[in-house]
Amino acid sequence: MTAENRAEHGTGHALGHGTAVPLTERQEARRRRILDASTRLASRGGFDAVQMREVAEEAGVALGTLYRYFPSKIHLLVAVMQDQLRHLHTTLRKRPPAGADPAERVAETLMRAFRALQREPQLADAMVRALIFADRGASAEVDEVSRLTTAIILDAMGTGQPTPERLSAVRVIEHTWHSALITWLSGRSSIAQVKVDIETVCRLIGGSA
Amino acid sequence: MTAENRAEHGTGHALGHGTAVPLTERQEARRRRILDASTRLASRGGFDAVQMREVAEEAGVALGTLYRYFPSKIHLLVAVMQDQLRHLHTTLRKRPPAGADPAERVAETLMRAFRALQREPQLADAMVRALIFADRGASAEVDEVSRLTTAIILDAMGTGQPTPERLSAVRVIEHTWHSALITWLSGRSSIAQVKVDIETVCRLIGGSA
DNA sequence: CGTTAATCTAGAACAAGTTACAGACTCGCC
DNA sequence: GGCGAGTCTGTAACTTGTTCTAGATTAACG
Repeated sequence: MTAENRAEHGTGHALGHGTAVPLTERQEARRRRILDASTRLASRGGFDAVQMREVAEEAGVALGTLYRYFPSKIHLLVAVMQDQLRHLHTTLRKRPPAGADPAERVAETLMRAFRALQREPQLADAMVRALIFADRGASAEVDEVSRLTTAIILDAMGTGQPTPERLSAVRVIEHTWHSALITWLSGRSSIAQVKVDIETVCRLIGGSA
Repeated sequence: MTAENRAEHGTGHALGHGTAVPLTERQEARRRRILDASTRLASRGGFDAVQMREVAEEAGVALGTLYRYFPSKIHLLVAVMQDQLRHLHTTLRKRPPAGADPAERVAETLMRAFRALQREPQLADAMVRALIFADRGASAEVDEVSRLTTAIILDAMGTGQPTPERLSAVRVIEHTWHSALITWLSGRSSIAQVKVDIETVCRLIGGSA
């Protein structure tokens, strides 16, 4: 293993997961093309439209290569979500929420994220469905998403070192956030209802913790 | 359409959904055999082990028949969940939670349900994954599950006519419940952590609503 | 009973995720 | 420049959810 990369498993599989495997420039480019192709396809037709063969073709890589970079469709879409969350996080850092108390700021932040998702409902569908459907095999990647989400919420709270209490609160907020998104995506609750749910959890939880 | 039933669609498809289509005794039996076979398979290997061909074989029906009764694997597993929830509900009615205030009783109820799921983690996996992965095509069936869950929680609260406030609270509790289960099932949080999450949401939400 | 519409069965066929493999290619190194 | 390890490509095969079809079976009704 001296060429384009050194994988972390003896099997010679799995690229770019875990910790900082240095990627060639061409590999970095491939990875990006794959993520972009997935995002494009997801934006059009949601979860079902992200078909591995199509992703591979659009990205200009062989199917086997796609699977080397992302060992399953779930991994792929979770990676897309990480991508989007990182965008969101930097955007939010530039224009932080302006609410008076932490609960308001968190609610505002989540509603901003929600509006972004509403602009790309199909993409949201693909990402969120992948996220929650992920099984143990993708837990590391999903954990990263969770870390990013937590960071965003804590940033919005803006109260410095979080207490254990606060961390519990953030967990509940995240649970509500994900589950509310699901009900919206599957057409079982309205945008207004999601808004209410988010505001409810932020008010009640954020207020007391 | 005069034989074993009269379906509700012109296509002659979809059996036993929507409103009270009277089923023959043999049809009722088939339906039950299918649900039982699914439950058995799910208990063994979780979501992935519920394979439509196997379900059909174990239940002694043809594959096409299985699909007539349950138009997708998701529908099937959501029906299994309805089944289990109905069991749980009647069990709970017999031995209602004993906590002093509503929040405690809800937490106790959910923890009891959680312990039941821990006894059959694979079955839990199958049911919960199906539930959250369900798309618009199964929203009616998922709504029924939601109705059942809400009823169980409201029963545990035991405070008669729920106020709109209280209903919002129950929504947040349900969101947290589902999402916490997911994190547990996918190995991203411990049993203890789920317990904390449930208690947190019940305390904070149940207390103030 | 016989008719008839609907259901059920058995099995093939199709779709999309995943795996496997042989050969071409690339990179770092001598 | 050539070597060797590791990649990438193209393609076929396999798996499992889903659909389709032709024929056997069943149930209600006269």
